[in-house]
Amino acid sequence: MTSSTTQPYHHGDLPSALLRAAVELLEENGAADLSLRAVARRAGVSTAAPYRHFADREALLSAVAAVGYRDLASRLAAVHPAPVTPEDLALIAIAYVRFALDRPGLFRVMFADPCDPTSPERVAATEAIHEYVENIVRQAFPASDPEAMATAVWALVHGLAFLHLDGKFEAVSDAAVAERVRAAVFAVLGASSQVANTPRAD
Amino acid sequence: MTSSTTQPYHHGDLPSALLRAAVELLEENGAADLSLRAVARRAGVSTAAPYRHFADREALLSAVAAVGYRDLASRLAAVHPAPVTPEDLALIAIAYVRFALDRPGLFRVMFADPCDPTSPERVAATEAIHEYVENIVRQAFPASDPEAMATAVWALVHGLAFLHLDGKFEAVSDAAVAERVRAAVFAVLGASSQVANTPRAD
DNA sequence: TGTACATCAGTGAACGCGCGTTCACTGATGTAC
DNA sequence: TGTACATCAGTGAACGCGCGTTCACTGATGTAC
Repeated sequence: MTSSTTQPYHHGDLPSALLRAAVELLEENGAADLSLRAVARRAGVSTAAPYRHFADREALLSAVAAVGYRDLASRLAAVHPAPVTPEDLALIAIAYVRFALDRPGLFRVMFADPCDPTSPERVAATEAIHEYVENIVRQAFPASDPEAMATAVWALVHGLAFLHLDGKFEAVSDAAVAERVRAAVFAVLGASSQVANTPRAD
Repeated sequence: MTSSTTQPYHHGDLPSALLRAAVELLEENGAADLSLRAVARRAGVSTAAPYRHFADREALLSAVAAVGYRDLASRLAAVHPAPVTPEDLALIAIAYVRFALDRPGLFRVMFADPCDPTSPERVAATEAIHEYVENIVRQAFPASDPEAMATAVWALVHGLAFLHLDGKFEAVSDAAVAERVRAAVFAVLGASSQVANTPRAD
């Protein structure tokens, strides 16, 4: 979007340009096999340039994953600020699965890559997700063990995302996916929620 | 196990030897990046030999995945022939997660590989798992929508497997993993089961 | 029972490829005086 | 305001590697007669 068509020698903001290029490539491929050379090519820069800003391929990938975690978090937060009912939870679950299906390569880098899950960036992001889920669970299921419930809810949603991603279900239309996710959430959480929210009903 | 130490020109059963070699390599690496050449090397055979039995790399990988599906199924079936209670389900869930953690490379080939999820072998195996879960669900939660409940249960367990596999939880000891899985299963299924099994209580 | 021959299951060398990473380099930038 | 110079952010060529796959080949097997 610069006025000159020729690139200046100094890029200006190569690190973020590389991240953008990486995310784009992941979205096009769908797979998680991202090469540093392809990213550099996409960013219109020489093969060696990324090494000015990232120690190695894994460092770039970790940074890409971090971008993904942030995107996912903001996408979930945008769905509902303070989810309580099973319907609220279902909408968030659908958004999570949608994210995985819309950006499969990125999602795989975030979760399915064997690359260094101990990186501080990743650990922090993971804990953020867990806390986010735990907060929701505390609101929605006050009677439950929040730790166990949060684990279960995250696992449920994460499993739905991966099973869809790997084509383990027939439906492909967005609506069908959403409906399946909603039904699954209600199947296991509908009852729990009623138990928790109406303890003295009946 | 033959009496002669020198290999005969004809291997005898190269296809299954290749599969065995592939599974071994996956178990050692933990990652899903399996090369045909490494498999051939491991099987003590020339680089080109596998092409006598498998069309290409993907065909070998699909066969490996099929082996994994069979192993997983038999391992689950061994836990409990007719699971009904949440405790039964928890034991099966633990076995599923255990399988993923014990054989991460194989598990990733089975589920996280972008390689051809439409292969008949894979589709059949997937449907077998789904039916297996659905049958369990029908026994354990007679009052539920079996389709939705089966999806939810599989997703829950699958999500637990992947989150553990990718190091998203702190605990590493077998006992801690088992306890977490059990707690998660009870958190969401304990209530449902009671609701389903004691419809006219109270 | 013996032999000719088609078929099968391997070998080993080679192809072209894309990769991660390093290296000496060069153009651009900004700061001290 | 002008200049010398250190530092930064790129270039482009090269390294060595392992990969999937193909090819002409050869040794072993089994069948027809």
